Amino acid sequence: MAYQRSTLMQERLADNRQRIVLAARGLIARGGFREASITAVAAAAGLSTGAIYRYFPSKADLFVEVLSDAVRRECAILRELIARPGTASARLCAAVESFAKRALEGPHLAYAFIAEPADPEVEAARILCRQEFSDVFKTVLAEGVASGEFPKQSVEVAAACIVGAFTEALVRPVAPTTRRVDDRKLVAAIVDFCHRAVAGPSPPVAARRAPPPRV
Amino acid sequence: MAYQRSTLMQERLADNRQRIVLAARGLIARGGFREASITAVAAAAGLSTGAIYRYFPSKADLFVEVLSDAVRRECAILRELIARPGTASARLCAAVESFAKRALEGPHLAYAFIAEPADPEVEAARILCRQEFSDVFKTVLAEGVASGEFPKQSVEVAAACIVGAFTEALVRPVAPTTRRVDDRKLVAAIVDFCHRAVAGPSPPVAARRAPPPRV
DNA sequence: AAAAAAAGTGAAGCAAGTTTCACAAATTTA
DNA sequence: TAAATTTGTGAAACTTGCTTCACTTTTTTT
Repeated sequence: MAYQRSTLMQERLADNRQRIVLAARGLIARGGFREASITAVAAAAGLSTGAIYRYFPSKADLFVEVLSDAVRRECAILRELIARPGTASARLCAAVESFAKRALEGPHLAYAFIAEPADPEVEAARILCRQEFSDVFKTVLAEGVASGEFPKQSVEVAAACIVGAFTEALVRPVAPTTRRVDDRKLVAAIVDFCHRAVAGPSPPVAARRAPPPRV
Repeated sequence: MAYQRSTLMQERLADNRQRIVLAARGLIARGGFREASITAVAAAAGLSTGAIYRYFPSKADLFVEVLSDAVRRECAILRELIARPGTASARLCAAVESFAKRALEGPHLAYAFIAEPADPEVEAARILCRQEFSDVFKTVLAEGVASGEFPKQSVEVAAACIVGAFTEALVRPVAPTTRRVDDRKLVAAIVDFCHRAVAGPSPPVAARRAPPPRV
């Protein structure tokens, strides 16, 4: 008769799988993809290197799962914040603040799933993730523009700029040399920047081109 | 008597060195660090792999030179634009636009020297480069704030956000799947975003926290 | 409890790319 | 031009890290 896994066994296997994913995520959070070698993941999960390949056909596949898992969670949180009642400003700021705060807790992870280059296979998965991400912000931007709360602008570009702005502003502090500024202030400054960028009335274009006031 | 290089020979050596650096830059511009293997660099420079090591002690050293060379040029251009007479707005916009336009011509290169992860040695060099970069923007931001032209803000964070915003907005289009939008419009949108972010009057904070107008 | 099947191990295989080195070619000195 | 020195070559050694596989251990079936 065909082999049949007992429930206990099924649980143990599922647990192993989960532990592998968590180990990978932890290592990526600690030091980016670089740190997350199969050997390291296996060790952290308490398994042998060979065992990993019972659960994932390749390293790239494992990373794709870690990535899409993390992005799915993150987007769900953001979508929930953005769907709440409130002005577009309020909802955008809440989303940016929430994301920034969480990213500060694991900046390497945030960086890895936003920007760190990887195998073509992982890269392909990321393009989808980024789209999902960007769409969340585009939603609220488009609503704000439609209602007249925000000035007319390219929501596509603005969404990308927002993601880039806080990636850069948050990830830079990852570099070990930079001493960390006060987190609250940092988050507040980022939120301010993004808020002004999308919601602030455009400053007079004249100022941009005008020659200097000669003294 | 001690061996003495003829002028002709000196020139040839200098030319080789130059050609190596240019070959590396070209390859990085085409496809990031990934494409720039020693073998590829050597082939592009018309030399053998071994010869590279007569000019640079290691691959990392070569990359550091390529990087700092490129950043030095770039910063010089930006500094020049920012030192011109004009309002802070005008000068900031000119700098952002100039950088964005140039980055569009070689987005991989821009990405590589702004964000692409690399050996620790290269990474260390980049931290210095980024500082130099960020400082250029900080100069004009600080002037704008001091003169009251820009609202009070963290120029440190704002400079990082600007760099991040256009990195993200420009580099995303590097992904082969994304069809390129009109370059002029893209640059204009980025300049707008950054300009509103730093120069626009802060939108009323009330809007950010207020509950939704119940219908 | 024995047989069959699956899960787990970790050392060896493999791939990709950097670095070295014995040797060849070119350049300079005498 | 011969000897000495430097520059250039490219195949081989080395490194790092993913993946495989023959074998052991565990689990399930009979």
